[in-house]
Amino acid sequence: MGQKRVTIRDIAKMAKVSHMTVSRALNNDPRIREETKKRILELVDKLNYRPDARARTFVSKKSNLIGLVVSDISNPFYAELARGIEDKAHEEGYNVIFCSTDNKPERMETYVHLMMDAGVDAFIFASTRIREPVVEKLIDERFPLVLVNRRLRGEAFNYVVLNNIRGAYEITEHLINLGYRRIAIITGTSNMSTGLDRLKGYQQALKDSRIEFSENYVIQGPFTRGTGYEGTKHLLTMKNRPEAIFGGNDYIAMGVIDAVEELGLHIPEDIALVGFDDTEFASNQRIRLTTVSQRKYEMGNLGVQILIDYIERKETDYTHKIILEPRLIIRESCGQKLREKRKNKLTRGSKVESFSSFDRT
Amino acid sequence: MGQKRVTIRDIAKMAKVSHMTVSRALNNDPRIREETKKRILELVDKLNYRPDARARTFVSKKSNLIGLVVSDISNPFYAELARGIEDKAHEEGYNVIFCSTDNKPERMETYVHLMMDAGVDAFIFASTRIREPVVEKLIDERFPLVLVNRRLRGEAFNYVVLNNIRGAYEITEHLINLGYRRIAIITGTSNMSTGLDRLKGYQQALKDSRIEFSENYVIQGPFTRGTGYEGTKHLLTMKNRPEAIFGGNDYIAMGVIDAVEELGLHIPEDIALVGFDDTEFASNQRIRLTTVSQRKYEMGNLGVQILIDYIERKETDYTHKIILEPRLIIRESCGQKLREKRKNKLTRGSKVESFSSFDRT
DNA sequence: CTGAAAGCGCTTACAG
DNA sequence: CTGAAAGCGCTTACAG
Repeated sequence: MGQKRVTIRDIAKMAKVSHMTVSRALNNDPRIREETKKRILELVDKLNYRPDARARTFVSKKSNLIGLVVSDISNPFYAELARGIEDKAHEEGYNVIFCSTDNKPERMETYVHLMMDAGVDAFIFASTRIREPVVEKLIDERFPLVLVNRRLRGEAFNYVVLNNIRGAYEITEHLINLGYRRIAIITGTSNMSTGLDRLKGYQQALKDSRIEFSENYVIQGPFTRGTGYEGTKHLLTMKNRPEAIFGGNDYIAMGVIDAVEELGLHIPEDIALVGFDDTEFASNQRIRLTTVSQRKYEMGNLGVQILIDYIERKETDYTHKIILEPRLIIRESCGQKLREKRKNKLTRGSKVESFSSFDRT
Repeated sequence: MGQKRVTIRDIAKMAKVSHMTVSRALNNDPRIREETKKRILELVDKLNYRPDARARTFVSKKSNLIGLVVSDISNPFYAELARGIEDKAHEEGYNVIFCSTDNKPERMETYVHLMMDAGVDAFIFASTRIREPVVEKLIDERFPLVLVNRRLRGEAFNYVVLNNIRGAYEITEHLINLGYRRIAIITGTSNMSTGLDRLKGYQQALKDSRIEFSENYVIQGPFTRGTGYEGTKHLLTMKNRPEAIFGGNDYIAMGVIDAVEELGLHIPEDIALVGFDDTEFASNQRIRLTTVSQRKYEMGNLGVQILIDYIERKETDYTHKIILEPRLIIRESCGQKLREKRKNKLTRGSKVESFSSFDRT
């Protein structure tokens, strides 16, 4: 650290050329004689020269830094998404800086500024609310960004999201086909597109099967284990308690299991359960949670691809809109007992992609 | 994006001062009249001026960027560690860029260079092997860095790690106290300090209880669910099969559960199980895995603190060495049946900190 | 308290 | 194919 760093001027002096020529050798510029280039690169190697990234970034106006904004990086869902983002970013020579907002608007603002100060070339937002002034402002300014997982209102942005309505519809329909009628949902709040859309899908499925929708069977809160736990404690003390619970994500479902086990009840005999996301937890053989697969890794990967396309082609319109289709992962947590008891005919239509499947990653 | 960005020179012109004075106003330099400062800052606000971070970084030689190197950010253990790192870093005005090496030496090298090119001020390594040439070279050059979770050989670096030997010792001892004698271990390979130390602790505990150590009861591999799964399939087909399995981390334990359930056996009646790390999975009421608590969040937090202290005090020696003490989290996965059956006297000494505790996070 | 000068280490744009 | 000039937007160090 003590000694002065080697610059292109030092190399130039030793090679008896101008520093400009060294710069050319370093940047694969064709306007240089092969021989000169070779001589310079040998010197570069010998002196262990490394270009000053800060200077480069400064003059080229490109940091090759992508800012990733999630609600919580320690949530396995976002961690896996981050991995998908990271891998593609590195492949393209970009680095990723991240931050966790805990869904707090003020942290969203602070962090966006902090990342701007770090000089990011672009943003990936994975946890926006339906309205997010800071992000909407960036969009107005045409700052390169892509939304992943959750969407804002409107369509004026690039995004990669899951078809959450469809996913929720199908998993609810699956419960209905198994014979359940009193189906509760514990899901995210309606200021997030994911919370909202999953509720919509659930409602639509009930409607299409002419099952009456009841506000009493809807519990909304943050997508956390605690929400599932508290919600279940409440639901199970109702006079007309539900036969099945749809946890809006696997985290919530985990909390449902906590509560059910604590009460000494059994899944699916006493209460059926399904989740959403298909985390590692869900696939454990002791848990076997029926859930909806999200392809988080791919979602992150695609997000970066779109972003880089957008940056490098210097586009200004929003033509990258990807909606991934969900896949039902059927395991034992939603049970069959009721189906057998009631011999409900609706079941014949239910497609079982894999029963008790065990996808290790 | 189209319009030219506002610079301090623009502000200077409008305020009829030199750009130097604007710089002072921006940097809380006391050598400026309050009145001038106020006038300038108003202009700054009005023109929506934001300093060019790239230029600042370039001249000040500080990027306020920390590079985090883990084996896999999508592993919940590292994700939580990352959160601890992120929070402290942001508090101190730093950003964090991360990469996942999958424990591959060549990726370690590639990514370290990529991050150097991004201009990081310092590194946090969470997944080094016992020998890691790239990292050892950085240490030789006195580049600011801290090791977290895993250590290199020797002592010539700053670190924050868990006392893994002690953790493994205590959890093995706990199994012994419950009456188990044939205890197998499935853990990480010995080229990682964590894998090595947990094996050491296990061996020492057996030795202190005069239980014969058998190579046949040791399975090593990556710290993954697959290792636990395959290992268990193997162990359970042995003629003298173990009564208990110590999974080197909760991921491995998860794989053990997969295998045990698949074989239609029960935990802890047929085979007792303990893990290591205390992940969310372990605390689920359906799993109730006895494990060792790691304080990952705190580990990350401390790592950053050490690092910033090191950077800002421009130290060159290694005086920051923190060894966190483990805490046994006792749940039902290791059972009591054997204890009751055998009425083993050894049990009286076992301290039970919490039985079936349920720490939601 | 204020400013003119120099420079950080590169790249861009132009001239030969 | 090579180079001299200019400049990116700031800060550091010095002079007033």
